[in-house]
Amino acid sequence: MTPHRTRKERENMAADSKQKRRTQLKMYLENNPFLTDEVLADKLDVSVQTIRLDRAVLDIPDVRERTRRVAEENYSRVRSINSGEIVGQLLDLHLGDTATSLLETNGDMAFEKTNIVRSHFIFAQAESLALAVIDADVAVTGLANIKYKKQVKPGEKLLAEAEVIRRKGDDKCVVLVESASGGEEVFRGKFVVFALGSEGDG
Amino acid sequence: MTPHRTRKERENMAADSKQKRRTQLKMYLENNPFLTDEVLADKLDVSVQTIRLDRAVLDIPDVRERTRRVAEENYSRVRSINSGEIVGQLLDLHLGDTATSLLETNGDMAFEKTNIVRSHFIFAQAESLALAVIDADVAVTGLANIKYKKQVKPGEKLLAEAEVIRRKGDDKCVVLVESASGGEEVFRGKFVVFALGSEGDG
DNA sequence: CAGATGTTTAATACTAGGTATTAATAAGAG
DNA sequence: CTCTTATTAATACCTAGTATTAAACATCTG
Repeated sequence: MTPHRTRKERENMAADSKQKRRTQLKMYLENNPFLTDEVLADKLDVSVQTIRLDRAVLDIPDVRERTRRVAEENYSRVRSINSGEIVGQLLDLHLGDTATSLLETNGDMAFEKTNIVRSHFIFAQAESLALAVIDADVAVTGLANIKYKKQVKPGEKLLAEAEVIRRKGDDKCVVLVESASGGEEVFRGKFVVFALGSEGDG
Repeated sequence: MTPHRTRKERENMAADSKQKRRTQLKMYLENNPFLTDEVLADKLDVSVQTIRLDRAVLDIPDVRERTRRVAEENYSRVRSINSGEIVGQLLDLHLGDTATSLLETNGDMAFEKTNIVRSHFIFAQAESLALAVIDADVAVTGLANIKYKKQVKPGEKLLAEAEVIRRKGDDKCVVLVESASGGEEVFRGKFVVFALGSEGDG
């Protein structure tokens, strides 16, 4: 906290302090990429120049660049999985019958270790499509029975095809969804989907 | 394109040009919030000062503030479903046996129309937990059999509990996951999970 | 102890992408 | 011709930096 130190104190610290500080710096920025050099300098109790030097060595861009990256990376992504109701791009839709969507996978969707696309993205595409094909204002999934048949690598384009295979009464459907990459089936799922009226029941 | 105009041309334009330009300005920024004043000035064929004046009137912040907002709004959101390997917060983990995680739902996870949390978030939490509980470096889902029992509204906190209920050989497990909100079960799923060795098979 | 080296800090000039203010200019309306 | 509105220009200032040079401090070695 205090920036005033005796010579003894400085001597003891100086040796490993640099590496420790840089490790800490990286940790701080991983948790919060929006910290400015000034704030970091304060947290790590060194001058702003030292922080800049550390960043240069560690090849960490400045706060505006970091912010820009976070913003740009997430801008399209969030729109697809989070904000958009459909995961992937809807290519074809015959309400109450069939629908098709395309999802372009990328490295952000994969596990870091294995570079295999995380299966809930594949699931999300299929489920979204199953809900979209239903001819109802609002629909929710009740049951699903799914199988991942083949691993997907980032960059593969997943073509999902949904088909309503059974109707049970007015509000209940069974939708089959098959996703393929390069002609090969990677996923198959059966979704029991409920169309919702004005009542909030599912 | 050309910045040179006759007096006649300017006369004709002057009247409504301002409102049209401001409408256009808003459109440009809705499609791409990362445009600087200079770029906008170029696109709209006016000076940078005019753009700044327009922004001031329309109460539109500068590019850095816009970028910062996009970044901050999406940061936590994306981290939960996209970047983190676990969806939700891991509360408890006994490798190969049981695990627990908590997911705080919010409006961004819900359908706009119905304000019901989109089920693939619930699925993602459960699947992530099923993979986390496996005592292996890498695991992938093969099959899943799931049921959504109750709709979830934004703000509800989902407590997911995973339990390894069967082991088949060295690399195959069945994991049961139950998610509850306020003590009431909202989801139940059985996942067949494969532990992966150095081979990329699943 | 001096000198070499490594680490940290300071100082300075420069940048992008602005804000805020004042003033000049253009063009139509009365 | 004057008043008003719209636009542009000019100027001083801001944040959060980059890039560079120099100085101060720390630590080790001979």
